[in-house]
Amino acid sequence: MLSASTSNDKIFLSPLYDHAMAKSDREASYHHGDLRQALIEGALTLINEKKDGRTLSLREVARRVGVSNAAPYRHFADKDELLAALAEKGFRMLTAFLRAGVASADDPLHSLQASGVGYVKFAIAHPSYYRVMFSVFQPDEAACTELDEAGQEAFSVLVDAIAIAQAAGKVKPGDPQPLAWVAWSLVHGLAMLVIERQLPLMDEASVVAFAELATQLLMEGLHTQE
Amino acid sequence: MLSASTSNDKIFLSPLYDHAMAKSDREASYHHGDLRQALIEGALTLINEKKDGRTLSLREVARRVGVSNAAPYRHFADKDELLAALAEKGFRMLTAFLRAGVASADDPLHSLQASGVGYVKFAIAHPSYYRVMFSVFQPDEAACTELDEAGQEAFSVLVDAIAIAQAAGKVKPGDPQPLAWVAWSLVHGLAMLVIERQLPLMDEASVVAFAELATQLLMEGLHTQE
DNA sequence: AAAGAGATGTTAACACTGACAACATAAATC
DNA sequence: GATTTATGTTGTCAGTGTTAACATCTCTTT
Repeated sequence: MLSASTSNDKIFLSPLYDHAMAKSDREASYHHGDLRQALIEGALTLINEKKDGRTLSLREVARRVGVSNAAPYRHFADKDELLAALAEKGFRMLTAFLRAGVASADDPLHSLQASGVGYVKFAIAHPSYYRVMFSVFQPDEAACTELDEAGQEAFSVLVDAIAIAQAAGKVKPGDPQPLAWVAWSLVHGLAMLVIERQLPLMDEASVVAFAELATQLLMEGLHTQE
Repeated sequence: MLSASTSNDKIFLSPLYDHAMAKSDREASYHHGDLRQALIEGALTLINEKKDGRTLSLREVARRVGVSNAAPYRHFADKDELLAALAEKGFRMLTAFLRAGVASADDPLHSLQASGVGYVKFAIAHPSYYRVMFSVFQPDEAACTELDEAGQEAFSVLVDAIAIAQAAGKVKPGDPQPLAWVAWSLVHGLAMLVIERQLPLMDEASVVAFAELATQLLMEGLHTQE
């Protein structure tokens, strides 16, 4: 219709095409490169720049990636669904950190402790992921099964570590699940407090040291008489 | 100017006047009753109705209280300042819950444990308060000293309980502050997970029972050999 | 290869929000 | 009583999530 609009469109679309070209080598899902992945990555870098995950705007993500306001809605039903995709990615990474912790020690008790330290390490390495994970993750809503699975997978690492330590006679017997909840509570609370700067721990080293103290204390107990 | 607007204004303002009259018996701070307090209470009830604290809108609070969009800005610099006022109130209540827990037991060790259970009880009794408290509370920003003080006061209850238990030889010696951080991490994480429905605990009784288990485990340790 | 179908992106619009400036009015002070 | 000050209102701006209507690219079908 409008001759001006045609040329304008091409100019407007060119960065998108560039992106598509750059991505198409790996996995071009559709149409203009895989916008879905680009949106997830764009959202992540934006969340990393700003401190607050809730102040992220879909429109800004779209702008950053170089598409229009409404484009994200072809890939995500709403903003929460994009955040859920981020959270899922985060849980997979958390699982890796937990497994790395478990693998870093020889005996079952130290493995359990190291998984807790690994948990905290993940949180301080990727605070923006972490915040999104626990502000969006709602297990009761059966909507996002993939997110649910990713969360369950991470948690199961902790349960398994406890079960193994129990099998070795190093941890009190009984259903490992409640024990895992307790351990999860400890490291989750620690991670949240550190991330939100409510504990006066500045650098990674002191955070890790404190995480080791905390997990150690959970093992031994605050109580005297040992 | 407009005769219609005059009558309209009176009608619009009448609920505000009612509120002022109702409040003026106790402490009428200014002008139309104490709007500041009314806004805080309005915000709180709204936050209790919706699940999400971040989806609270200043305008809706104003509407609920019966004032105009911009009225809250006479009492709070911005939205965060209103939330900070809520958070401060929450920390004062938390302190009361902690003290109640401490006072509910006879020996220092049980007092310490009971303070932790009291912490969780507060969180599940006032989840909306709790969410606001820990999403707004930023100690490094020297802006809101009152909020800071309220948070510090609550934390000191925990530190004192530990110091007392140490003095009685019931808890490992050393600086009580790090130990308090660990205990805080545990109950904070537990509270957050319960509030965000990430633990399958439905009613208050089971939450309290689990809080007792968790605090008990922190006392005794997960370790065998006792 | 032409054509229709479906996926993907764009523009435009709506209702909502936080925040501010300009104006109006009640209360406090002199 | 007049002036100043605190408080509340209207109007406006930029920004947001979301949807509808339209355009364009890709893929399958013939």
